[in-house]
Amino acid sequence: MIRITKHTDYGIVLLTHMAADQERQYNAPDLAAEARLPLPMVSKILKLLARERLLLSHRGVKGGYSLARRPEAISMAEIIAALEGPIAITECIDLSGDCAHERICPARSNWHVINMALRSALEGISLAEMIHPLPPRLVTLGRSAVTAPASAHQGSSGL
Amino acid sequence: MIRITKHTDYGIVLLTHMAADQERQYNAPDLAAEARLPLPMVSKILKLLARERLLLSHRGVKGGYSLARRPEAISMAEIIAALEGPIAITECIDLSGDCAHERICPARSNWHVINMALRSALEGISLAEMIHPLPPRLVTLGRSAVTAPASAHQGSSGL
DNA sequence: CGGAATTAGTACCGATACGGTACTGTTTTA
DNA sequence: TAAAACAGTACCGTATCGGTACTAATTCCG
Repeated sequence: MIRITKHTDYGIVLLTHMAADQERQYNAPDLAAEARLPLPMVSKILKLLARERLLLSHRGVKGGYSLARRPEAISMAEIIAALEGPIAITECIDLSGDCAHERICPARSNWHVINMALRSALEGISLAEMIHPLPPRLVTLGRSAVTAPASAHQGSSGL
Repeated sequence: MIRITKHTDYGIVLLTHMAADQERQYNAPDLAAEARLPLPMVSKILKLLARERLLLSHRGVKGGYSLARRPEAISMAEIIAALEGPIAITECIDLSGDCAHERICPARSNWHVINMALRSALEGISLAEMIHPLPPRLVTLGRSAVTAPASAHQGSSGL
């Protein structure tokens, strides 16, 4: 199981919610109530997203948050990067040089192969698509071509 | 930062190491020494990989582990799935039904869009490619086509 | 002009689970 | 039969995540 923090989980939920009515300005208490998420968390996350320029904030009595861009122009990669930092799957990436294994470990120097693939995948999904999933898409990576079946809309279960 | 456990990190390091000499039978102490990883961890991880049929184990004095398949036939998706369970990015996937937000949350029902994309990306990378990265590849996801630059072999830094 | 509503920032705490270790059992070779 | 290696399980300390509280700054409106 690949893990992201709950902040990111909640963040995507909130952004998806906001994408439904793009023009509306949402304040933290209302959003928390509508998404059934704890207010303090929602507040914290919205602040982060605003700081990262994914949301516009308006202070004052009639203040609130609104999407900074159209949902089609916001990728999952951006959202995750905003809430968790650079998209990389392990730690030996950002601190280049202090990894004691770098010399002898053939894998370490190729971690970015995986990271690139993940980032590309996440860049290919827009916030808009989280509301209206696209029909089956052709995924071409490396040598193999994999057809990802259409999203089932409800039939979650495991994968 | 998307996180995997260190078990998985180490596991990929070890498998990459073993892929270098595919026929050789490695025992845990030697592998630990060569990869400069703590023996107890290595031991634990190898056991897991053997149980998941990615490695063949041979007991006894001259025992050890060897790859169960050719490195080209082992995908990153399999490795990660073996060490961390099903590849999914959040928890509300495997326990279908007990998520209180499922009804009202438009994002939750579409998480698998992301999970599919990640899994496809990881399925497209073989263990062999971790040693000899492929030239630039065309990644096609959704509407956008992103060309992933060739791996830099050493110039890690962040992404 | 002042009070209320809302965002902005920071500091703090508890619990989960990850990372790591130890111990015992089983199998095989010499 | 003894040694070497894999197999399984149980255990613990601690880092980090999840969550809360408090204060400051900003804007609207009566």
